[in-house]
Amino acid sequence: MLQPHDTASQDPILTEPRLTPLDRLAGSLGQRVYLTLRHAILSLAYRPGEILRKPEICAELGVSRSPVSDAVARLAAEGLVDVIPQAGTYVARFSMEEIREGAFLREAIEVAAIELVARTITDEQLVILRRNLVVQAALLADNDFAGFYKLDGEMHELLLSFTGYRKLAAVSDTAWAHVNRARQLVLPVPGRVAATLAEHRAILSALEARDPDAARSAIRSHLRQLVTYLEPLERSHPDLFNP
Amino acid sequence: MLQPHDTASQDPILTEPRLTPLDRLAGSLGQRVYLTLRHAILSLAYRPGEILRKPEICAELGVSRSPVSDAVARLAAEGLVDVIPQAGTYVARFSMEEIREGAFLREAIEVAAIELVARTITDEQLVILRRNLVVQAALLADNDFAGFYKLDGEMHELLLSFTGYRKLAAVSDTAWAHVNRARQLVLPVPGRVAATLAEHRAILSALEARDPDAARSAIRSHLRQLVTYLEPLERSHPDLFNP
DNA sequence: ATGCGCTAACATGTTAGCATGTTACAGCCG
DNA sequence: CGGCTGTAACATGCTAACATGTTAGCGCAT
Repeated sequence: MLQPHDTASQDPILTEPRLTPLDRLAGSLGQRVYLTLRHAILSLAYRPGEILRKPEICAELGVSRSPVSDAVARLAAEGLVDVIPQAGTYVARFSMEEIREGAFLREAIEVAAIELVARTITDEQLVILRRNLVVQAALLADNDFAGFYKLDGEMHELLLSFTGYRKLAAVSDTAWAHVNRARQLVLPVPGRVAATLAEHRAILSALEARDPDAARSAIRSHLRQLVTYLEPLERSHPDLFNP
Repeated sequence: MLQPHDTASQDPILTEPRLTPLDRLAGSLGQRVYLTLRHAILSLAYRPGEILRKPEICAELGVSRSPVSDAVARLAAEGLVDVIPQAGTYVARFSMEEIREGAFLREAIEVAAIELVARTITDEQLVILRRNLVVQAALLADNDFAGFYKLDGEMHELLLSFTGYRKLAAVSDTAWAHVNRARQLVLPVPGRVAATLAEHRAILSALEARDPDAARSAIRSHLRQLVTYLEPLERSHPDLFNP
């Protein structure tokens, strides 16, 4: 099956393979296409407002339109794309209303979760959290902001998993997706990142004290920080927002 | 296009048209099939654990498999059906864990919402709520439990809409779906329904007083009532629950 | 009689092609 | 020169047929 002159891979200048890593993922084709597209949208490789050409995606991934349509339908249910029947599919633009709603929903879930966790957390779970925070501090010392945000997300995921409920993290992530997508437009401010670490330490302290009220206050003030940093985006990047 | 002897509609004995009302709904075929199937599952017309035969559904609705597959994929994302690749699709059985998780999620959302609403509710919104409660009382007086539950759901929907966030109700409904599906197995206890109305009145009173703490307590105790009534179901209907 | 293996039916995942409606551009008229 | 209209390209929704893996039942050997 040698193809000495593959037509598609011969023009590295014109075609932009974008960010569509080959599918070495698990699950059905539809699932893999969904994960690939979702990552591309959340990482802003596909820009808000941009049109999604299904035939183009089909050719780029080497699959037919059904799994792509399936994936797009799921993304539409999450609000990450807008499908206009018989017209086109577009990457959802940002909307301050959706960002605020996602933040509200995540706060509601995490506040309820941490009130529960503060009463039930075990010593082993506290050890896991402390370990996570140590790594956070190390990454911050190295100015590795990408790594820090990754550990940040893992910490929230850990807190939600400690409730024993398995789907909480998925709902929270879906809500937070819009916020996180917009966050990438904000350059990391070192002082702010350090403050974030301090807020994480406050959350841990409240959990160590098994104090639900303190934990609620800590995580609430932590979550409300970010949205204020996103407000100016609507003015600085008006083309990426809904009219 | 007359068909004097339609083959499919001629055997009212053997075939069970189940609850698949003809699609006089809006939207694309996939959307309408989704709504039809969702209603059938939530109303227990399709019993938990039962197999869903896509070809059967296609024949019954007169559509092809794509819109049905689309609808089933969405139901799977909601956890209402379990798709086993290349094997079969089954209506999700009840699971106490999912019921408790759904109740937890709804409580988290509604508590956060009502704390906000208690501070921002307008007089017009209070009028709408009072009107809803008057109808609830009338339906209770007539022992119209189905109507009462409908108004109950509308009241919660109203409260969430008063936050100004548009998708809260949808998330809450998705979480609550499992609980509501199981609730239909519990016969309505007149005394319990009257107590529910009293709880609704307590919620309204807290909102009239614009007291967030009282509103939170009221809606919390209200939501926690139902789950306790569902606990015995796992013993009385073991065949409808996950192993 | 029972346990194992094979085979045939079946259900889903995927693919290619058709139908329908929208959008954009080019040409024409005022 | 500007606005309108008609046509052509295009994107999605849907349908029908193919490929792949599973399940269940039957038959055979032990």
